[in-house]
Amino acid sequence: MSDESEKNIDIFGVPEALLRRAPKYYKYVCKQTEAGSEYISSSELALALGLGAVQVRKDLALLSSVPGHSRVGFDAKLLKLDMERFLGYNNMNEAVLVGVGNMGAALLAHKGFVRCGLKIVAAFDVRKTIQGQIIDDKLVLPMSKMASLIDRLKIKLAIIAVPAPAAQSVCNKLVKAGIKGILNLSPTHIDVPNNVVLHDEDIAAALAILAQKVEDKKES
Amino acid sequence: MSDESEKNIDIFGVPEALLRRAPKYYKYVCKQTEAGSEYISSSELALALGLGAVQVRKDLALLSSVPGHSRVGFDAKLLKLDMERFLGYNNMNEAVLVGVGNMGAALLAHKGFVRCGLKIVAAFDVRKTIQGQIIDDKLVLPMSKMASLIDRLKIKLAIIAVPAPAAQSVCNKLVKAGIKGILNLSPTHIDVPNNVVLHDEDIAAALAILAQKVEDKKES
DNA sequence: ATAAAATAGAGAATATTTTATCGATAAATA
DNA sequence: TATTTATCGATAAAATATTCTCTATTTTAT
Repeated sequence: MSDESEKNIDIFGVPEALLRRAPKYYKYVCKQTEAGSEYISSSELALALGLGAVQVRKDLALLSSVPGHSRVGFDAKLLKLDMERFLGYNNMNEAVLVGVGNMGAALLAHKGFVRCGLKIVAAFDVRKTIQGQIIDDKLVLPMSKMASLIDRLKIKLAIIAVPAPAAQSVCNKLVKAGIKGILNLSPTHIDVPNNVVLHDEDIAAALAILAQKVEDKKES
Repeated sequence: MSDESEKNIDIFGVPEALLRRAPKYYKYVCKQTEAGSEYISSSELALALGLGAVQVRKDLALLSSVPGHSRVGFDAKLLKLDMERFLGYNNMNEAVLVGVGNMGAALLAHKGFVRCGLKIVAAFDVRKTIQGQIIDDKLVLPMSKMASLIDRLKIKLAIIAVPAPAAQSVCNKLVKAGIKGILNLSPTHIDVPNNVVLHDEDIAAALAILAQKVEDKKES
């Protein structure tokens, strides 16, 4: 019995690799539903994303709440909903942003967050010149307001978009204030305690790896 | 004999997972060398990045050109150089940027590229209002100049930072002009031919996954 | 109706990645 | 100098993830 129930509930056992593929599946499904497709087959997805058809089928088996129809594929709208559920785009999550430089300002104006169930509720910066400015309906606040706001609104997520030298100290303040998940966009290593999840996003590093893959491809 | 030589040369067989960890190793090593450390051990790296020590040793074995010293670790400066070589930060690569909105402008001003051996040599935008502006020493050009510039300078890499509806058409133009690697920052799926490498970078999606991990952690 | 084609799904076989265990080595310490 | 300790590197084992193969289903065409 325990085996059976585990098989259905199985909230764990989600392959890390699938978490990386899922947003791409989702974007493709969005595009196709917007274009009017009613059904999407695993082979179509595989072809579009350059993956093996079997792998896509396996992923969809984990993702989807209903089986696909033989010879037709999966109901596109339903699949989209399942992916949103799987990726947690339904749960509304609030985050704060620290560092309203070029990158930070770009994120404040970024429209992509809402689709993922995310909302940046406040932005902070040390520079007095930018404090008080309103960017995309969000007021830029001084750092002194940060801890109390995070605590009061029970925010768990933060984005660090400050210059490298300031990143660690900002991180420490965030952790102290109760932040549990940090997206680090500064191009430096930062230390976090074990109970905090850290994700580094480094666009330059990503482009460098891409460059290498292009090189490698030439040789093959 | 073929086995032996393959083992040494082995330019392939680089685990994809290592490519994701390597930039983090590199950033940590940078930070420590700047702080004055002469040696870095695999256990130190493991602790700092929250990885298993054995895995780090395996990674370093692939990364490093020299063996580490027993009881001391690896020469920090040398390790840094090896990582730069491994990640291709030595090869200078040029890229173009399309879309000088908030995000595009942030990238033009971004200082992190040089360290990775990258240089954005030109930026393009459809909007006349921004054409001719100089951002961080780079002139924003009209789209009509794009193809010829890419061809003339033999650029192979491009960053797409345009709104979602424009992404696919920009992509097609880039591919036609000879681009072989595309970093897509627009929050939509784009199709590329088989001979072009595509990497999607979606900050919102990354934050959403982070949010889920924070949730999961609470339960455990 | 029947055959053919395309697709889903399940289980086995591979390949990859991670983790565990061992002995060897060199620095630190008593 | 002997002992302890921290580290490396290699091999083996385990866990994960991917790919292969086969069967069943359902639509389309004959």
